[in-house]
Order: sequence, then structure tokens, then C-alpha cells
Amino acid sequence: MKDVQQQLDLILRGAVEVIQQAELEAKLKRSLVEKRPLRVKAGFDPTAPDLHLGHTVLIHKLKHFQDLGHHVIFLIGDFTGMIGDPTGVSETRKALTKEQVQENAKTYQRQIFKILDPTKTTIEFNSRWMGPMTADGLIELAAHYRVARMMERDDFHKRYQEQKPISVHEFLYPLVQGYDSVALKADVELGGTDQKFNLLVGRELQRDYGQESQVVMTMPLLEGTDGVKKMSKSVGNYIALEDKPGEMFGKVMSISDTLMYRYYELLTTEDLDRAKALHPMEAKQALAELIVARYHGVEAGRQARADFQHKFQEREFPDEPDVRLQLTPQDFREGRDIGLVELVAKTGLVPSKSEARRLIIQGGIEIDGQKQSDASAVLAITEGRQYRLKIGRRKFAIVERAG
RNA sequence: GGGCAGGUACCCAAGUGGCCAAAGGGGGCAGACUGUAAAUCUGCUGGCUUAUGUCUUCCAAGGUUCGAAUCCUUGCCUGCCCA
Repeated sequence: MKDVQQQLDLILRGAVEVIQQAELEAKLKRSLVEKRPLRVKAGFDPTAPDLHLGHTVLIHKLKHFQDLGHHVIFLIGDFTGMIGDPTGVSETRKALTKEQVQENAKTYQRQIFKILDPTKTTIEFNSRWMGPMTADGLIELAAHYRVARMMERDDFHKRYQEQKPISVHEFLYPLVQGYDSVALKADVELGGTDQKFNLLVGRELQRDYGQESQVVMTMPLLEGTDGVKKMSKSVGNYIALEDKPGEMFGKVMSISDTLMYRYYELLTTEDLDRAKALHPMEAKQALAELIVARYHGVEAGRQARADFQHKFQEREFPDEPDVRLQLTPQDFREGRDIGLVELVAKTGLVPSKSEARRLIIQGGIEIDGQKQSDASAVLAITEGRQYRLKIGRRKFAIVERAG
């Protein structure tokens, strides 16, 4: 194991805040002396089956600890996930069934091990200790914290002021998360800056339960593809680790130049100055390729880049369309013709015929490279011939008439 | 338990009897432009056999009216104040 200063250099890289750094140093020192690795915890809610790049900021930090020989605990918040959040305010947090949670957990494992070393990682579920807890236990836990302290939390405070609903059980979330640290005897807990409050609850609860308080480390929140809000599933501005290579590449390409350098900073080990010296277009493609390569392999990264250039820079028809449509005789009027609107709608790539009509009028439809802007057009489709249909900027279909 | 204020499209929000498929903003989509699926500008943004046509929509169910997002009743939901 490296000495304390060397460890700190890596641990502190990219971190926003460490509470308290002196405690961290003491813990590191002791772990060296006692040859006892630190227990480093980070929790994730299995509310959706896939992780996104925002989560990987934390996972990379876990990886740093792991590389230094410490013990990583990847905590899956299945208990909190199963309760769900019924208020409409935080939205779409549906209660999950045990099966869904297990399914999601499996996916998590597959995803995190693209970064973490499976042999040095413990995966925990907080239902292990929260499930058997009795009502007595829960009330006792609740007695460890005060309402006024709870209301210090920014989002509660804001919602309270804006007269938005707050359910009682939402107060339990930070408590349960804090208790997780008690149950796991965590030395360090990582979280996004938005988690600071919950992380600090862990410190207090550990002290109350007679343990040494964990050190809390916050990492920056990664902005989503919109460049403004933090990357999250519910906002829909995320790049999932299991996004297909092409999609992943495209999403990275859609971020602003400013955001691109932030991604470089938090998601790669590349030298920032070198990235900034590149042409922005080149830098962005390199970043996209790098990210795709990490989650799908080097070859997929290269391929995604080639496809992107083909599809968007040269605006050519991709090798594999989104949809292949076989038209049967019933699809035709009088067995011969088909309306352009019907044809576009039948691909299933637009939600309604009205939408198809709108696209046609706006010039968003091409057949074999020819713009089609007449919404009342009727086409004769020749049997045995493939028609290449471009719908909007990025949807492609191949249509042909079945025999 | 009492009083008050609210619930409008994907989100925020205007509209308080006909001119409402419903202003405005955000988001999304399209076109132009571009190194880009960035930025900017322009347009579109309920469905349908595209029709100066029709059907469904303003928390829910009833009601008043020639006519309701708008008025009344009940219910459900949210917040505030008082107990």
C-alpha cells in the first residue's frame, strides 16, 4: 500500500469536499499501521435498470480507493427503492417489486464491473438489515434525528417554502441511508454534492450508535446532455452505460463544447490541456469514441465513430435502417398505390398520421434522396424494389413491396 | 375538526359562460445554417379518411344552460392558517 500522501493525491482528485480531511488522513494512517483496508461505501437506488455516465463519476472514485487496496462496498438501495416515493413531486418514482429490484441489481453488477474489480468489491442490499427491522427499531431510529435539522435540507426547505407536498416517509430516506453506514461500519462514504446532507446524517447516526464517524466525500454532479441539469433518468438527459454504441456516440456528440471539457475532466484520465488543443470537433469525436470503447470495446468505439461520420457528416443512409417495412397488398389502395402519409405512418417511426403529414409539409421526408413535400402525394411502389425512406434527421426505413 | 387557496396539454403557466384544441414560456420535432444531434434563426407541436370538417381533452362524477376549462353540487388530491 502506498503512503498516506500518495493515497491522498489520488483520492482527492476531482473531489469537491472532504469532511473532515484530517479524519481521512488519520484513518488512512491507521489502516496502514494496522494493515486494515478502509471500508468505502457508495449507495445507488435501483429505480431504473441502468446506470448512466453520471453515476460513473462516483464509481471511478470507488475504483481509485480499490486501486489503493481499500475495500469497496457498492450498496444497492433496494429497500428504499421498494418503498418508492408516492408524492407526485419527485415524480415517476414508482414502487418496485422484489423481482424488478433483483433484475436491476443484476444489471448493476454487470455494468459496474466494467470499471470495478469484481474480486475486490462487495455488493450489499440495504434490505438485508432494513427488511427485518421492526416498527420499534424504525421508531428508535427516527428518534435519533430532529425535524428542524431535517428541514435544513435544501430540497425539503424549498418544497416547504413553495408549499409543495412533503410526505413523512421522505424524512426516513436520509435516516435509512445514514443507518446503512451504521450497519456497514463505513469508514468513508462517497456521494454527489446533492447527497451532502444525507451523508452527514450518516456521520451523526454513527456517532449516536457509538461508532467512529465516517468521512464524507462529495463528488461533482455531472451535467446531463442538456448541459444544465444534472444527468438523471427522470429528466431524460442521460447517457446510459448500456446505450447502444451508436446512440452513446451520438449523445456525446450532442453535448455543448463547454460540457465536453467537463466530461473530459470527470470521465476520462486524458490530459485536459491536450484535449483543449485539439479542434473541438476532433476532441468531441475522440471523447465519444473513448467512452464507447470503455463500455463496448475498442472496436465498437471505432465503428461508432465511422458510422457517425457516415450518417451525419455525410448525411448518408446507414447500413442498417431503424425499420424494414414489408408492404402487403392490403396496404395499397386498389391494390396499386399508397398515400405518402400512410407510408410514413406505417413505418411506426412517427406517432400519428398528423405527425407524418407535418413532417412532409416541413420538408422532413426523403425517398431515395428526393425530398417529398406534398402531403397528398400518392405513390406507386414497384414490387421487388427497395425504397430508402429518410424521416426527419435521424430516422431511416427501408420499404419494399412483398410479393 | 374549522377556515382559506389551488388541481388546465409532456412540464410550468394564462384563461373565470360562446371569438377555446385552449395565450405565453420550457421541452420536443422539423427546416435553414454549422465542425456537430452544439449555438442561432424560422416553423410546427391532441387524434382522425386534410376537412374553412369531425371526434376526444382543462382532477372525477353529476347538474344548470341553446352553449361550460369557466357557474352549481358532491367526491378525490395538494398547500397554508387555526384547533
